[in-house]
Amino acid sequence: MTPEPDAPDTAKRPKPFDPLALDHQLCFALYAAANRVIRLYRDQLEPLGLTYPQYLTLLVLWERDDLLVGEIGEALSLDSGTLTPLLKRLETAGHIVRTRDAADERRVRITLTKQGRALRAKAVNIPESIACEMGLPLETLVQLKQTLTTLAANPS
Amino acid sequence: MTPEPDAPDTAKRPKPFDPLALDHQLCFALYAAANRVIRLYRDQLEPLGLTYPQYLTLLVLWERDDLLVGEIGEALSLDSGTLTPLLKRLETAGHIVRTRDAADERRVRITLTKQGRALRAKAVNIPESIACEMGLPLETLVQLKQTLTTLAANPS
DNA sequence: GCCTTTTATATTGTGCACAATTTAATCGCT
DNA sequence: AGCGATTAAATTGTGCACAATATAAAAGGC
Repeated sequence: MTPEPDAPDTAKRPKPFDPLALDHQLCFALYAAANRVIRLYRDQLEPLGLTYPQYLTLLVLWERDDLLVGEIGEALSLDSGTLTPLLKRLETAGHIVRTRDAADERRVRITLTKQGRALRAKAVNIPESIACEMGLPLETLVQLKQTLTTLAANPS
Repeated sequence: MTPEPDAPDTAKRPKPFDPLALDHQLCFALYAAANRVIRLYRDQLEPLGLTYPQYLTLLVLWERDDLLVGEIGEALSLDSGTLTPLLKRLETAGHIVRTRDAADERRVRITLTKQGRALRAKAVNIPESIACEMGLPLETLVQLKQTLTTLAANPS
């Protein structure tokens, strides 16, 4: 099946490397993998009434409550254009409260409600469940996370 | 710095593993890395007047022209709800043409215009440029792509 | 104390991503 | 041929993601 070394010009040759071939794009692999993982989460989060970015926001607040909008934004690399409406939806759902800081009226403090804190118990087994669905050995996943974290952390 | 084995209960202990800590989430590393890489592309694609998903769509068409909407959707794991408006914008920009298939009026064939084909030359050096900006050794990037492709390809 | 600059959040507008539904054409079965 | 089932794309509606801008409050210079 390999072409003869001295085949004539009309014979099949190995294709020249195509830098724009979809299969060669790390960016597409990353994009497709991210979309797929978010889809996996959707199924787990739908019973909790949460979207994936809302879940990430709650992860931040479950670790440290009473944060400014900007602090959440820094943790997730999101700006107020994304976070403001998202936080309003989490407030409408009863998971958080948004309060203007009395000492600095520009700031908005985000605090969990009792309901928001209680939601954590329903989410605690999601990561392991997703890791299973990914169908890759744990060792591979750990190394993958390490590489991705480096990639995400480089100067934006 | 490690706590005494027989330290009293009030002494500092190593924190119990928190499965919901943001720093432990592969999903967040993936989400943040994907967002960052798309931001890197935005700077490169802006002069071409393309968004990142539009660029991916053109990658597919530069490899094989004259595809159905559904075939592009399968290549990119996107549905018509995403692709129909995106393709209409590419058509408005003059890069593609959308034509109802005469033999099967349900189908819409997507073909590149001359302008759409010409755009390829302006995009051909983007992947290498992005790879540099990522700031990771090529070896790492190759392996990362391999792992992500496996992750994205598992049954959805 | 004013006035410019900076900071924190909100708003507006565009473009995905996707679920759910709709429309219309083709297929399959009798 | 007739008709229910399937298929392909479009439409509708929600929720990000982000650029650009707006609003308003605080900080800093003079």
